Amino acid sequence: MARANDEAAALIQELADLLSITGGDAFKIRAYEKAARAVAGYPEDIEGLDLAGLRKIPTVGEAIAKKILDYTTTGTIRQVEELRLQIPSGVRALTAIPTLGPKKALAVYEELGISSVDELATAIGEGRLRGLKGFGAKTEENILRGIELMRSSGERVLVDAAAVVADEIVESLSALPQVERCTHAGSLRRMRETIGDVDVLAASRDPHPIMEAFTALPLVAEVIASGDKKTSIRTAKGLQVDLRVVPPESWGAALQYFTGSQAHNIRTREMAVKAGLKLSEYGLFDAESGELIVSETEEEVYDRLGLPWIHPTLREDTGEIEAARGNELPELVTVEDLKGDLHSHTDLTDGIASLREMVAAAAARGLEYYAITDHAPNLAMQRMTDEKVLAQREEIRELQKSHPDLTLLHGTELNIDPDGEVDWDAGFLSAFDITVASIHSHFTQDEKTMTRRLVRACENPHVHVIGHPTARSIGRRPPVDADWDEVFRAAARTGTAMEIDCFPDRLDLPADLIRRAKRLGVKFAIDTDAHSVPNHRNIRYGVGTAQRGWLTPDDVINTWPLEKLRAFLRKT
DNA sequence: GCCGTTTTCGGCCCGACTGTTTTCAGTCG
Repeated sequence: MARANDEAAALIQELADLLSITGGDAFKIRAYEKAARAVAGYPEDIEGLDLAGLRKIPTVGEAIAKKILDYTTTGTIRQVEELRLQIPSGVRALTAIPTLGPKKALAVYEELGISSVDELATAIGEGRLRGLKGFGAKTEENILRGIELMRSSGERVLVDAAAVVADEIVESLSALPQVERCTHAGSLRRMRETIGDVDVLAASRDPHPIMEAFTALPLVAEVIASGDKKTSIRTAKGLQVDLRVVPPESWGAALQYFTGSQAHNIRTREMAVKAGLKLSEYGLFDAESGELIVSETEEEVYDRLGLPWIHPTLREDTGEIEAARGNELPELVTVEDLKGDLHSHTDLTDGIASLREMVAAAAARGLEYYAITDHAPNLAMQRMTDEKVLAQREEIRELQKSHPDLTLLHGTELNIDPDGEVDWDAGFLSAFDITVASIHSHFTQDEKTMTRRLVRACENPHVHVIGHPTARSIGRRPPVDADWDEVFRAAARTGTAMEIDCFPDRLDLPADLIRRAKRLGVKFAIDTDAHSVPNHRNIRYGVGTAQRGWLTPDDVINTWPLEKLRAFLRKT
């Protein structure tokens, strides 16, 4: 399912990496990096575009357009192939070691012929780096630690794991008398699906005691770096947390800066420079006089750059700056917009809470409608039967009487079998208020078969929502292989919604596919897929993912009033 | 390599921390 855009972007990024190792012009390297992002984020398929078409991609000029054309005609880029002969792939891999960048990677390769992480570890053990210029005892130690970290737990964590750590730290620090404001920033504020490290920001005039309290927190396993402006620690689970303390008057500029993304910040700082200004985490300044212009709120910073405030989930330099300039930013869907949840389970199948408890949790969320969708019989391990599901329907009708403000919908989560068929016949299915159909097995079918399977499910008049469409499990199972544009066109044509499943290890559809689907006219359902009462709290992660996919309330069927939703479910 | 409400040439985001090179390069975000 890798699009030509993604493959071309990867090659251009590799070109940038290789040039940074061989010591190419830093600005040229940045130009490649920018172009790689632009190509990956370009809505149109680059396959079949000619030179003029390719140059329409922002930051792609004559030279890079030719390289992309090289890729679309030959499958590779000649310069990349040439550089690969010069720099073994293992040398590029060395730069993945924390504290080891392109310069040090080249040094160990040229001086010692080291071209893999394993070789580097061995060489340090044998003392072969001693005497190498720029490599002291501390550097050796840091590289060894970096390698160890990379091999063990140096991976990114799921968004909920990071949120738990961030919440704990923000709560502890906020209690300090020196702290005026404190919150998390970084990729967590942008709601990325995985988090590399947690960024916490505090406002204070007296940073020293805050840094001391931070490094003394029980969750701290190691202090990586420590100053009065910035301190970094690692938790026992290997998650890095950076704390930045800024003066209170710098709060807005600092929050803007530490929220990122880096690519977004580069764009905003470029805009500042062009306007004769200088933007840093301390504020927006006049470039000439150095006079402070604004810094207290994010809104002021964006406003002075000529932009409306941009929601953190959009700040990836994937078109939000252009949209902001044209006043075309989407009014993003929020948790408060949701009127219902269309996918949940009880202990009748694999949930761990009773129907009564799950409905109470939905009522506590202030929802107006709530669908119970336990698994259907073909997922044999769940032991669902016709009798059980019909008894549940009666139970729901009874329970409805004690919930006048919450309309209960009786649904089911069907299994999309390898051919695209689902459980039960049309007559039985038509008695449900709503059905969610999902892939639970045969994940490795080839793209063509999988596409046909999903399209067929969409074409079923009794299937309303495709549940966790890619069936991925972040860090464990890859997404299924399908021609997603074809699936999305079928969903749009048939009036079948695509789910955004809120489980932190699913977040499925992922944000990039949400954006593609939206462009093709698809509607979405943001569902918890809750199997327990606490699972209801996952809603924030699904909404964050929907926001990253640029969705508005109108795109999401469970923000709609119940009557409008019912009309959609008729699939006429 | 890209780009232009001063520019087709001369800029290109900005700052913190570490380690080592006695004045700064490398790395990171």
